[in-house]
Amino acid sequence: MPGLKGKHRSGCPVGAALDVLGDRWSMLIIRDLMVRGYRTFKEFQGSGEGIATNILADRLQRLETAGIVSSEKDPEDARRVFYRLTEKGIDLAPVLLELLMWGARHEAPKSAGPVMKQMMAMMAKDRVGFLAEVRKRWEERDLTPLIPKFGG
Amino acid sequence: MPGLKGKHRSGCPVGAALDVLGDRWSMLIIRDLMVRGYRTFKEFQGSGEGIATNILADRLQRLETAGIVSSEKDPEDARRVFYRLTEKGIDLAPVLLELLMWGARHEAPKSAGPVMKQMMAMMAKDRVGFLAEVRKRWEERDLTPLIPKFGG
DNA sequence: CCGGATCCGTTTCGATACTG
DNA sequence: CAGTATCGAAACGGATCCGG
Repeated sequence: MPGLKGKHRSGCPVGAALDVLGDRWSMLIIRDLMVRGYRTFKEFQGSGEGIATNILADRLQRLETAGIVSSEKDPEDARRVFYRLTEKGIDLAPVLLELLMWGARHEAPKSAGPVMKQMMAMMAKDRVGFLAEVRKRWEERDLTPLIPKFGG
Repeated sequence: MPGLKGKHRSGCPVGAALDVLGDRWSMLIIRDLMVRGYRTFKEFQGSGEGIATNILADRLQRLETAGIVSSEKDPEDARRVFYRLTEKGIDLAPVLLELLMWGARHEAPKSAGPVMKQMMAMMAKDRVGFLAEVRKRWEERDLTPLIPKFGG
């Protein structure tokens, strides 16, 4: 069973946060849950250009243990599991937002399509409103992708 | 020579950002540079409760390759090297800030001393001003720790 | 001394095959 | 569909060594 160990505990909140989020996949799963409306194992699998199934299973479990994600079985189909962000998880929205904006500005400026650019402008102009919308979506269990909703 | 490989490039800026930052140590080094005023190999070493020297060397090089950190030799002491955030690196301030606030709220609420609490309140109340102060410190090459400066 | 590089045992990752 | 099991390949951490 793979899994990272908590190590540095230097008392700094950043270190504590990175104990859970400081790896290649966790934030991508959170992004899928938060802005793409994904909720099943299968959906995550086809998302970030292929995470291995064992790693995905491990990360979901770690995130659940950390209280960032919750899971429940589909009442209509016993073999299906729905994942969802907890309150603690949706509170990561500002982190994800800033990471997205930094990445868009410095790491992938040319790959940003018009929809992404529009969203970027939206976020820069009305940060608070945007975050409020993300949370509202979460409260209402709205599973439509966030970007089309904003891109119009 | 250890080193992570860029892998997922799913076109999403978050994925691109995590190609560089999605590991256990990079953001901690950036925190040390940004808010603690650290600038030498030795200082980083004694910081996050012990990163191995080979890993530290590798991460510094990766961050430099990514354009987040720059290095220059101490003109007065040839064996010493000073590291510093680039413009791209200081642009990570909002990400680090949000990570810090999330961690303080959800992961290490009890370990937050009065100074940290004061800083949290300050950041929550005047986010823009706080970020401006961080950037100003960077522009002026101010190496005093950020927290005492704010804690008063 | 300082900033690394090298070596080595251990842990984690990633790909794929497989199961309930 | 949602995970386990397996296994070779990386990456990690610790210790040590080395050039300046």
